[in-house]
Amino acid sequence: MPPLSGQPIELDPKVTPLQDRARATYEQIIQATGELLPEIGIERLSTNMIAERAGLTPPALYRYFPNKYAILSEMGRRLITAENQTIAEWVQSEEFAIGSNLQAEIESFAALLDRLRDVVLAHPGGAWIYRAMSAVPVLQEIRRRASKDFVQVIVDAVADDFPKVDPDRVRGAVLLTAIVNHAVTETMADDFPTASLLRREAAIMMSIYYRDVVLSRVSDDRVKRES
Amino acid sequence: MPPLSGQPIELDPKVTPLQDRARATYEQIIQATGELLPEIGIERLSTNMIAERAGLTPPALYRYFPNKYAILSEMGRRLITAENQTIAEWVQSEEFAIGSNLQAEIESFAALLDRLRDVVLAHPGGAWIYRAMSAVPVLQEIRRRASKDFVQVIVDAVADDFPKVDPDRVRGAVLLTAIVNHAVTETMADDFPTASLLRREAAIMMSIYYRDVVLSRVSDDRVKRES
DNA sequence: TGTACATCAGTGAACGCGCGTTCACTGATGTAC
DNA sequence: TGTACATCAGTGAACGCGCGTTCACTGATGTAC
Repeated sequence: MPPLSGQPIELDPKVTPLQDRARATYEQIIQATGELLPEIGIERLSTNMIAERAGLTPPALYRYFPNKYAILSEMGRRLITAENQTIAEWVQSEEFAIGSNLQAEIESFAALLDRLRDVVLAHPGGAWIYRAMSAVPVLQEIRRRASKDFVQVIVDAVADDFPKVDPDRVRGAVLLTAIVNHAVTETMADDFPTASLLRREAAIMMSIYYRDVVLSRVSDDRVKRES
Repeated sequence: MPPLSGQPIELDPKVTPLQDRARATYEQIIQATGELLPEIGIERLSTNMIAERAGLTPPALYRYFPNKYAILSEMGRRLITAENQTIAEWVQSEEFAIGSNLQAEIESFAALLDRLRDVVLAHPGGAWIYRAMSAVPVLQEIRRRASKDFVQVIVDAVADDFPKVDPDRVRGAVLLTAIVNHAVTETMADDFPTASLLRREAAIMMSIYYRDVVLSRVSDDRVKRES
């Protein structure tokens, strides 16, 4: 048992695998964890189970990871990195041209959502990694730190493109769209029947919203009303 | 141990408390679970711990609940019911008057978000109940079932008010706003610094989006473009 | 190309611990007369 | 209002089990000459 209400839980891998066989083992552990998450949840997940599913004995797992949180950390870091990269590429691309053709913008947002869903599905465990991270206090920290820095990068990028927009609105807008993107992607990743409907509406919502933000329409309204 | 990869997990309470003392105990169990969730997560949560925190011995807990999932079920049902009622009241009230004054609409959405956040905070465990439910496969079912019926009710209500809007759009819009409302409420419930910023932007986003839906603006655009 | 050796990778067996759960019980509350 | 009894509520003690984790080990891989 790790310290119960006790001290810090190590979240980093122990040994980095050097040989091919070891690298394969490392990935099998992650793969096995990804398979077990949707089946039983983080909650019943145990290192013994993971080892068994991965075709290993428990001590082999302990060679690389100090505990199951470290495995989930690694999976979380990979997924977050991949998602952030997808979003960063999208923002930098010509696709992100707010203020041009509304239909094109909607398509662009829809494409982003598709790519994000693909990224999630490409990782063992998919959306369950996020669920695990958000339900375990120790792991929440990881996500919070990663997303904080990234939000700032996007805020700066958008503020750069639209210097006249109130910085608070930019910040709020980026935070909000991060949340919406994430929630919609998660739903799309395991609710296939409604995925395309949702994708379309979400793309519309974000497009017309961003149009409002960059044109400062609502802000103007408020200023007018308040003066 | 409950059946491991084995058979059904009972989710209903066992005995309903009859005397005052028993009702108090029942609530203490829920209160204790609510306190422990943010501290250690579902994951490390155990019936022994809950009993201890509630000032009981484990067998007392087993008198009312067959396992910890049943406790979380009960907490989840309560929270979902309260949230749905809040939303239902809001939809039925005069506040939900799409198409009138945009500023008033924004205020209305913001007020809804505030009320939802208050509902979450008023329940022991708050947003952690949702996190627990979404991370444990057995509990996901509860939420899915409850939200499915409720979404249908709202879809019907909106479709009634705006009979000319494409039913698919209405359905998509309601699903999407349910997701957004939920995600934003959850963030507001434990990220106080950005809560007001987020609330405002989310209210703006949903207002201008609903305006688009009921006026079928984007749909019209598409029809025009395609013809 | 072949052998000797060093390092890396994984195993078998074992441990102590907290968890879930049950049972026969004691004590508290309510009710009938 | 008081006592006797039935039912409800909670306890103490105990159990078997899987979990997390460690250790000394065997086997696999790579490297030097």
